[in-house]
Amino acid sequence: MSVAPPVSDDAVFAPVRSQTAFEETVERLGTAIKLGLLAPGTRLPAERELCRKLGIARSTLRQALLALGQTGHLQATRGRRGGTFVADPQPPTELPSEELLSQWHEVCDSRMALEVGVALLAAQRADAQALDALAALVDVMEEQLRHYPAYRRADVRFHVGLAESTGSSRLIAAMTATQGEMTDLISNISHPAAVLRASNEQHRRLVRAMRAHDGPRAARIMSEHVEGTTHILGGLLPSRG
Amino acid sequence: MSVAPPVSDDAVFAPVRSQTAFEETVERLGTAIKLGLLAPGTRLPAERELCRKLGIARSTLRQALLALGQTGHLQATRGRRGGTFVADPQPPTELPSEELLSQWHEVCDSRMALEVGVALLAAQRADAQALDALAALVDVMEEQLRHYPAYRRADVRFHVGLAESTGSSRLIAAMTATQGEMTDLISNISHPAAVLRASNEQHRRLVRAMRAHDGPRAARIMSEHVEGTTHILGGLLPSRG
DNA sequence: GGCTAAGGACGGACCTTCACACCATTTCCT
DNA sequence: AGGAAATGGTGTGAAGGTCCGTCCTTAGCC
Repeated sequence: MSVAPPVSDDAVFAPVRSQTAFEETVERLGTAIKLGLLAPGTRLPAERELCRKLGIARSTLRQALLALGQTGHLQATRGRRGGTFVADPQPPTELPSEELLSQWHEVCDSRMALEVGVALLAAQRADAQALDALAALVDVMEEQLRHYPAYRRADVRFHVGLAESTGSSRLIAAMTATQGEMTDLISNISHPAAVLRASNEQHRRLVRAMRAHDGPRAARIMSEHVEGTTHILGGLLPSRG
Repeated sequence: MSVAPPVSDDAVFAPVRSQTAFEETVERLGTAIKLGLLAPGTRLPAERELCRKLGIARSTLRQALLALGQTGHLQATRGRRGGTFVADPQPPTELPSEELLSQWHEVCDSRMALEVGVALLAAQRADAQALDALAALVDVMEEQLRHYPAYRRADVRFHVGLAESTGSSRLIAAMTATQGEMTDLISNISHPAAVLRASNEQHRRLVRAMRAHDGPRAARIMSEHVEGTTHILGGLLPSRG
């Protein structure tokens, strides 16, 4: 009748990690900047407005802005036409943390789950305009095979664009966070043009499947796409087995 | 060359939601209890041990335990063989919050993404033992078509079991949280045996696909399975369009 | 009776967050 | 020239959450 609970209680009783508003704000803005969602030179909303949007006190927001300023990601100017701007150029990317490195396999698994599901939903829902924008990004990547930073920016926008075309803000947020983790993991390894070309070919096939509203095919292409990245990482990072 | 940022900044500048350790603990334990992962009568670890596992202070943990005690989900006894136990019987399920109801569409989208990806990974990785356990749960559900609470407990264990067979603790945690939200949404609507039978038939087909290690087929079956639930919800909850 | 393991209760230290007021700088407008 | 306006920069105190340590109470076991 009833079933014994083989669920590892480790899942239920795992440590609770409560992030402070300060930490969460640094991570949000920092990720958006590192992903290029906030391009260098972009002006952030005024502090008094931004803290209202984020739902935090101005002093808390300023702690976050100060931290991002000290790491060289933001730069502030005073006065009537002043403001807080995304630094140009950005500071060099730091190496991934030990903690993230040790979790790279889980990061790739989470990404697999998210991207495949998003591809499926996006194939069902994307309209012509969204598809054209995605196709344009594929073309941009095609032109930037030998300029990884530019390629990667378009790549991020492609994947976040997929999430946007699902219309779910949760999925957009999850995709942004995942891409941020991936960027931390892969930004300091080599990216031969041949690898990027093969990867972008999958982007192109994905858009074709989406134009046909063929969700299962889109999901399959995406799973192969993510698997490719995972294998590359598996070959270059310290493996766990 | 560069691409204009059509990304809705609403995603970047959305409100920061900082959960306190107390709130997160109540949600973790409460969800595990409501899902049946912690069965009625189960004894929790002693407070001094549990707060160490959860990485929080004992006083914070006690706040959470007190809250769950006042809602009737937990019951504590003192003395040598005392402890904190999952209440038996459990209090009646409360109605879903307005906030959750307004987000039901996003919840289903997130679930779709998660479950499809998990099904794909699980099909690649599940060993014979895990598959047998999943098949046994399908049989349990088959027997409980007319006893929804028991059916639902097995259902939850089935889906969490899928996540467990991926070996990713992140996916397990995400699945647990998602199933918790789904339970809140669906526990107060009717569940005809015919609907449950059709749903469980998909479970069975899913296990078959997994035995063949056919990830794409498993993903497809799961997407149809989740879509079924979504459509049922769409018919019974206030629609948004 | 004493030991032990458990929940229950209290108080102070520390940190985060908040709200509010005010200062300093720059630009625009009259 | 001078003031208004918009911006970042600074400080203060209150409030609340969290942690840590200590002690009390209860109940079962030897």
